[in-house]
Formats: sequence, structure tokens, C-alpha cells
Amino acid sequence: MKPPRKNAKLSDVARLAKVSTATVSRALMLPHKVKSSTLARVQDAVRSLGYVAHGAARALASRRTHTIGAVIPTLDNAIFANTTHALQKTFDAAGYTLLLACHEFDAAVEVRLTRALIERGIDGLVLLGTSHDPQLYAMIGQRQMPYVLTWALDANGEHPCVGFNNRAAALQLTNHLLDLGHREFAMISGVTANNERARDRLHGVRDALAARGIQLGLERVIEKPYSLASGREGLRTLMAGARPPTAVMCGNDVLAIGAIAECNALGINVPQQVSITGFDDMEIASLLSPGLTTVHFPTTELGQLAAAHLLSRLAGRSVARQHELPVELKVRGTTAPPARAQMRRAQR
Amino acid sequence: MKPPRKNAKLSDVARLAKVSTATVSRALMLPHKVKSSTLARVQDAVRSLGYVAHGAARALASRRTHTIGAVIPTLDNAIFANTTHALQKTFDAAGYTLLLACHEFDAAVEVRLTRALIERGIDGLVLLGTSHDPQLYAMIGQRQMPYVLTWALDANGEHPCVGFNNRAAALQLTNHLLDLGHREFAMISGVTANNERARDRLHGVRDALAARGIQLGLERVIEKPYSLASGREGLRTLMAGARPPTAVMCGNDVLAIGAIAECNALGINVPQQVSITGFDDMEIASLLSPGLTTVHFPTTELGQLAAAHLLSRLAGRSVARQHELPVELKVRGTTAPPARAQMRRAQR
DNA sequence: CACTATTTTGAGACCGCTTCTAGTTTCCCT
DNA sequence: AGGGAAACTAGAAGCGGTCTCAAAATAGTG
Repeated sequence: MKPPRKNAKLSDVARLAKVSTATVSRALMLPHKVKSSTLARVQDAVRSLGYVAHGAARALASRRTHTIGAVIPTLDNAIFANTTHALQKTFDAAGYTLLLACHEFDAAVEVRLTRALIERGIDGLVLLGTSHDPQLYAMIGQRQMPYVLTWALDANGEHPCVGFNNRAAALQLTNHLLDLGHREFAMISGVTANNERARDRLHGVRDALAARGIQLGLERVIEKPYSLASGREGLRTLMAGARPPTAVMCGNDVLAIGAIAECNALGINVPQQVSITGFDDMEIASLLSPGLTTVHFPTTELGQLAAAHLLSRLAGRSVARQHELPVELKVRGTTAPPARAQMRRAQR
Repeated sequence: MKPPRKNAKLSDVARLAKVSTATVSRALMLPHKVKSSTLARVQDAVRSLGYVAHGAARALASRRTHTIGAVIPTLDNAIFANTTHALQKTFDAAGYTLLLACHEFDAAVEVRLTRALIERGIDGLVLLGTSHDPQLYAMIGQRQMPYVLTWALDANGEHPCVGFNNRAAALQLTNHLLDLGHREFAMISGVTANNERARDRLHGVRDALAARGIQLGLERVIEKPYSLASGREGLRTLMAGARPPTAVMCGNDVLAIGAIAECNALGINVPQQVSITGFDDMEIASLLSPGLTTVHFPTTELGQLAAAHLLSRLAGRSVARQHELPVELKVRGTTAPPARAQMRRAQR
């Protein structure tokens, strides 16, 4: 009960249990390979000394850390929280600890953090998105670090990934608005630099419109970081123009909620005067009134699958290189046919 | 350029730079203690081999991991995300990596994760709240692991902590409602088991009411996990009673937003028919219309201060045992004087 | 019971880096 | 040029485990 002066180590346990260090190690790692009476003696010793293995020493000797690193943009967005939580849970169940690092959408920081994780010793790496610094790819390539990209799908099929087709999601959403009769579009996009998710969504919208002969002019696209405040500002700017859009598509739900809040503040009726859409389908999206029309991404499954993918590779099993998860359009109250006055104007 | 068969190690760098391993180590750790020409040779070698230090070996030899562990309940709640982000940022600036683990409000899991972190090798530990399993305290006590509790303040002053006075916050909020004329209260509380924040908030409300001679009956308190869905259910249950309350206080903003959504769904006007309050002041609280009356907690400062506290202790500096951060009542649109009909009923 | 097959255990060589000790240079004065 | 201080560097001993390999103990068999 009295705390020993120094933390107990393996050799202390061995001495107390009157066995060799090799046996203690075995008792801890492969209990079934040790005679049960010996096992019991070792376990008693462990308990009475309050022994906790020294991870660094273990990692050094076994060249395995049972640790997975995940580098994500931010914790702010509840959407990533879902995925991260699923990752953590799945890895934990398999005896792996998840190490998390956030780079806040800064590519240089991302490289630094990834390096720190590798240095720290990880058995595998989960990255978010496909756009990464070449240095980063070089680093993991050289060390043959098992990794998996998430959320997006690599166009060239070079990298293993589990993700969504963001472009297709944008297409669906845009077609929904087109079918409602909208012709005057605008978009509040997330920052597209180093972010193919934001880029794919923007391009998806643009392509869907182009397919119906509508140009999405530059003055109709605002690029801002994902935040409620950005959504508000973006909407204000867009609606202040000479020919305000009848549909404002936002790069994610956070931007959309900000935009809706600004509409309320400005006395603009949603969806009567303007339709608003998001991406992600955060839990709150369905609770707003009117509910937010958006696209649902199965983020929890994403986390589970990404973790399972990496675990398979670590176990030496082979796995499908690419895994696409389905997205689902969620039509709710923030989209409606455009008001007639604007329809007429649009038809001129 | 060609990737070497095996990861380069310190001795490879030493050989290439024609110096001893000791010198390379020194060049990496204390660059100013090495002649600049030697330093340059070493750096060239490091670069050309793509050398990355082996963290486990380094940790084993130096008995320092430069890693801090943080055990938090969940990532779901954006409020913790703020704090966590601030922690990460502050530690990162000081050269420490933050390891995160979430226990989802499960005390047993919390012990396991903490153990895993210690085993992994951490130099310090950040815990959330003051209620923890005695085993956990024993574990960190025995290893003399530097730690700091956050969000709440330890009543006995035994543990170092940086946090808020949740009870005082609840008092302020309740008095605000009392001053508006409310007499019929109800509360949708978070789960109070192992969570002194939830408990302090509930007790604060109860005490403030008791001070004005009002009892908060058991049928007027609903305890549920923090989630939008819980907020909705809670509100529905409360309003279905024979004598519905005129003020519903929620354990946090998430519950409150759920409650408001349910009011909308039920056609109950907020704040005319019922006043709603939250805790935390999430960013979205001020964007709702009406805006949510709540209490603001400076969560980013909390993270910075908690990190600074631990860093000071690690540097051997002494620090104040307890640090209380101020909270601030935010009166917005979801609270108003009770409707007259209900006033009369309450006065009977 | 002798002898082989099978467990179970112990000795000790690493794992890759830090750091202490002691030796070697270099530099600067007088 | 000689002498001593200052600046560097090399060698080697751990840090606390894992794991191979061979010896010891136990079980099985005719």
C-alpha cells in the first residue's frame, strides 16, 4: 500500500514473483503461454507493486506502439467529432490508442504535427482529405507508414481511402434547387485551398448549373472559413448585390446556419425570399425551423470503416483500396420554389 | 533521394556526418553547444537521410516524453472543443504534444484511458471536472504525475484546478428569472452522476429558489444526457404535466436548444409562454432568434490557463493551487416575465 | 521405467537515444 | 612559443522492456 520510492519496473515484479523478466513479460503479453500458478504469482506481484508497463521501453523493444495517429483540421466542427469518436471507439476496442492532432486548416502545421506523431511513434495514420503537402506524402512513403485518407476519394486511386463523393452530393443538392425552379444561384463556399472537399462541392454546384446552361459568376461565390460568422457575412454581402440570388448554397451546415441567422436579422424570409442549403446534416439541421435542406454524410460509419481499414492492414490482411460511402439528400424546409417576382426577373 | 531500406537512425547520421552519436544528439538537442561547421554537417546528414528521431528511444533514455494527456468526456460538445483546442495550441507552442482521450461519461472507461495514457508515457495530465474514481487519483498520486483539474473547482482545495464556479453561475441565472417574476420552475439537468458540473448547476438553481422560499420538486427536475434529443424529450415531459412551469432551466445550451426546438414543434411560444435558459454560451446561442439566455464561460482562457499551469509545474515553477475564472450572465430573448394567466395561477 | 515430445522458464542480446566521463582540439594571452 | 582555459567530441553505460534460443521441467508412450 505504501507507495514505493520509484515506479516499479519489470525486474521488480520478476524479483517479487521469483521468476525471470522474460516470464513476466510473457505473463503480461501471452498469458496462456504461462503456467497458471506462475501467472497468478506474477499478477499478484504486479498488483501489489502497482506496476504499469513503461510504454516507451515497450515500444522500443517491440517496435510497436499500438497507437494510431489522426490528423484532422479542427475539433470545432461537430461533424469531425462524430468521425473522430467512431475512430477512437473502434481503435480502442482493438487495443489501439488514438492520438489526435488538429492543424486548423494550416498545411504547414499539418506537416509538423504529422511529423510529431511519427516521431512519437505511431503504427498507423489517419488523414482527412486527399490534399496534402508533398512533403507529408514523402514522409509517410519513406517510412512505409500504413495510412488511410478519409472523407474524400482520391481521384487517381493512388491512395487508400474511405470517403464520400462530395461532388456528387453537390450535384444532387443543386439539381433539387434547379427542379424547384431556381435560376439565380450563389454559394458561400468553405476555403478551397488545400481542401478538396470544399473544392469538390463548389465544382459540383458549378457543373450541375453549367449542365443546365447557368453560369455561376465569380461575384456569386464567396469563399470563407467554416464558421457561423462567415455564414452571416457571406449572406449579407450576397443579398446586398443588385440582383440578389434566390438560392444560396452553403459549403456546410455551419455556414448555412449562420446565413439563416442573418436572414432572420435582415428580415429576409427563408425559404420564401431565398432558399438556403447546407452540407453535412449536423444533428441540429433537422431541429431548426424551418429544417435545413442539406446532404447527409454517414460520418460515424466513416470513422468505423476507416479504423477497420487500418486495423486490417496492420493485421496484414489486404483491403479494398477505395471505399465510397453513400450520401443522402435531405430535403427540409429551407428550400422552396423561388418567389414569383424573382422568377419573372430571372426569365427576362 | 532513394529511400533507404530501413529507417535511418542516429548512428547512420553520425556515420555520414563523420561524428559520434553523442555529437549528433547534441546537435539536435542543444545546437548552440556544437561548433557550427559540425552542426551543418550533421544537419546535412539528417536531411539527406530523412532522419526522424525515434520517440520511444528518446523517451526511454531521457525519461521525458514532452507529451501531455487530456481525458475529457466527449468531443461532441463544441464547448469542450474550444478548451481542448486552446490546450493543444498552448502546449504545442511550448513544444509539447497533446494526447486526447474521450470517455463518454463512463467512469470505468475514464480510468482505463488514463491508465493507457500513463502507460503510453505522458509528462502531465489534464482532467475535466473534480469527480473521479479514487483508483484514478491513486494512480496519479502514486506516480506523482503532475496534473490539473479543469472546469470545476475542488471544494476541499486538495487538487490543483483551473475552473469555474458552476453553482454561482446557476445562482445568477436563477435570480434573473426570479426577478422577472417567475415562480414556477423546472429544470432539465445533465446527468449528475460523476459530474459535479451538472450537480453544481442543479444545486445552484435549487438553492437560489430555496432562498426565496420556492421548492424545486422532484417532478420538476429531469435528468438526461446532454443532447438535443434529451432537451426535446425533457421539455415535452415537463409541459405535459398538470401545472406546466413558466421557466425551464436547462443544464447546458445543447439541452436548451433541443427544448426550444420542441417548443416550436409544440406551438409553445418562447419566451411568452415559457422562458428557457442554458449554460455555456455556445456560439450559436446568440444567433438563434430569439437569442438564448445563458451563462458565458470563458472556455478558451480556461484551456490556456490550464495548459500554462501544467507547463509551469513541469518547469519546476510553483503555481496557485486554485484559479477561478469569471462567468457572465447573458440575457437574451428566451427569457421574459411570465404570462399573466400563469402569474395569477402562481400567486394563488 | 527409459526415452521422446511438449511445455514452461531463464539468460542475455538487443531496440535507438541520451548523457556522463574523460580525452582532444582550438584559441587566446603573456 | 608555451600554457591554460574553453570548446568540442568520442566512448560507453544505461533507460525498461521484448524476444530468441536453449535448458529445464513435465507429460506421454510403448
